[in-house]
Amino acid sequence: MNSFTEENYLKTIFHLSEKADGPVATNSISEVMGNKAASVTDMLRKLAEKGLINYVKYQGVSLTKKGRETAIAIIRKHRLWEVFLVEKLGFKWDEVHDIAEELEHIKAPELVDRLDTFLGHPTHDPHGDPIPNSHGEFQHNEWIILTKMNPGQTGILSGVSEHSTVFLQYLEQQGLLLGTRIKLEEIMAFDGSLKLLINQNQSLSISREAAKNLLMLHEN
Amino acid sequence: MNSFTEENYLKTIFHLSEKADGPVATNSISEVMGNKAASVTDMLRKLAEKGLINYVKYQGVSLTKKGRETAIAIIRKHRLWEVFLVEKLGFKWDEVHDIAEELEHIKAPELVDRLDTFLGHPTHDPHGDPIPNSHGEFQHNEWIILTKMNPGQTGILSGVSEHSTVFLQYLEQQGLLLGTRIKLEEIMAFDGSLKLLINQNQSLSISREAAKNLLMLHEN
DNA sequence: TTAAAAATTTAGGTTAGTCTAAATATTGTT
DNA sequence: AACAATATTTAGACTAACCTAAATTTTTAA
Ligand SMILES: [Mn+2]
Ligand SMILES: [Mn+2]
Ligand SMILES: [Mn+2]
Ligand SMILES: [Mn+2]
Repeated sequence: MNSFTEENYLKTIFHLSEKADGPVATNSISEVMGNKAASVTDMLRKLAEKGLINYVKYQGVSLTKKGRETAIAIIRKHRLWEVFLVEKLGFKWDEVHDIAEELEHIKAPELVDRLDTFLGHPTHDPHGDPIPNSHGEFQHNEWIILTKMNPGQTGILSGVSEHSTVFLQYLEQQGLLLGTRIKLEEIMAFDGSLKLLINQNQSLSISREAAKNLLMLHEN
Repeated sequence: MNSFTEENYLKTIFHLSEKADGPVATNSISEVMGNKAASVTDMLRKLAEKGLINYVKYQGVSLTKKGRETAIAIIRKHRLWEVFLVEKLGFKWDEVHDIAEELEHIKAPELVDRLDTFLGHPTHDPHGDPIPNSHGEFQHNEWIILTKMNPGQTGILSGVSEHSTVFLQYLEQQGLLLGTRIKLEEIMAFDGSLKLLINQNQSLSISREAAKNLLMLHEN
């Protein structure tokens, strides 16, 4: 059995592996986890010992099959609990991440699949992230970052890459919920800010900074 | 914030305080928790330091107001999660205790009350134990142990004082679910075993050992 | 191609929670 | 009241997960 701490390391390594390919650096783990690099090195040795990562000194790490499976199982739990908290308990989407950080470590093996059934086998969490099925398979999204769209194009807001409470609350305030139809009207030359048309009737201007975290699906 | 370990000590001290009155002995905590007495002593010093227990060396411990409140909050969570697991996820009553042992330590303050609302403010858990309300108040049961009833009397099975899977499965097999109407017909002189009439039509004999764990409410 | 900068690991320490063995206090029994 | 039995605490050690400071390796860039 893995400790909470080990599970958190695996999750972090998984997420970092998704972004850049090639091995994950000690320092990047250190930065995400808020631990010192020396502490990370200690843990990497332990995870390698347990067969969860491939680790070559000074060369960074990657997850083994077993490590990846473990990480995905945790992410599955995290996202299912987030759905539960929003759909069943009525939490807002900006309130659930930290609670799910705790719940994702509950070990009981039967629990996950029963929760999945209870929730009706959801495919995405409240932030638009895909929920892996019980075999660990992700349904991968064809997301385009809003800033990569061309003026004149329309898409559906389908995910966010920044999960902080302050950002999610900002989106809600602007009426930018998942499922919103957004037309990119213009990108301002001066500061890169974006002029949007929301649901065909409301216009809104947002910063490039905010737009970088909005993940869109083309309509079709 | 208290650690998982501290919370488990508080819960154990609470339960032991309920049984016998007067201070709780180091050895009894040691026995329940499966730790050595020396380890218990270390923890008692720490809990006293934090103002959660009254501790006089060699004289045993009792919970302070703060300690009792903390313990009750954990028990509330434990029992609410047990209800959730049985009512919503379809677990059997003998499967939920260990899972609730994990879930009871989830810290998120809003979660408990939302769960309580979602479940419809249940007053008892799947084993018949009362669930304290959000002010920490228990609705105390007027339970009588089955072995204390007189032959000829009838009551409703309303709780169990032994929560092990093997015992709960045995009860289920015998058709002894919570809510069952039981008439005590006769106590055998030879071995103290009890002859019962269940739901007015089915007769059943159970050992004194088993009967000691069955908590009854008189009909009225 | 080499020296400086950056990344990573090693060495040595700390704290929480556990242990065993030994010391001490309390309780029970003649 | 005194001694034996029992309960409890103290002393000293261990592991997991962290830390700082120093050493080492890799990378960058003159
Ligand atoms: Mn999350
Ligand atoms: Mn999410
Ligand atoms: Mn229980
Ligand atoms: Mn229970």
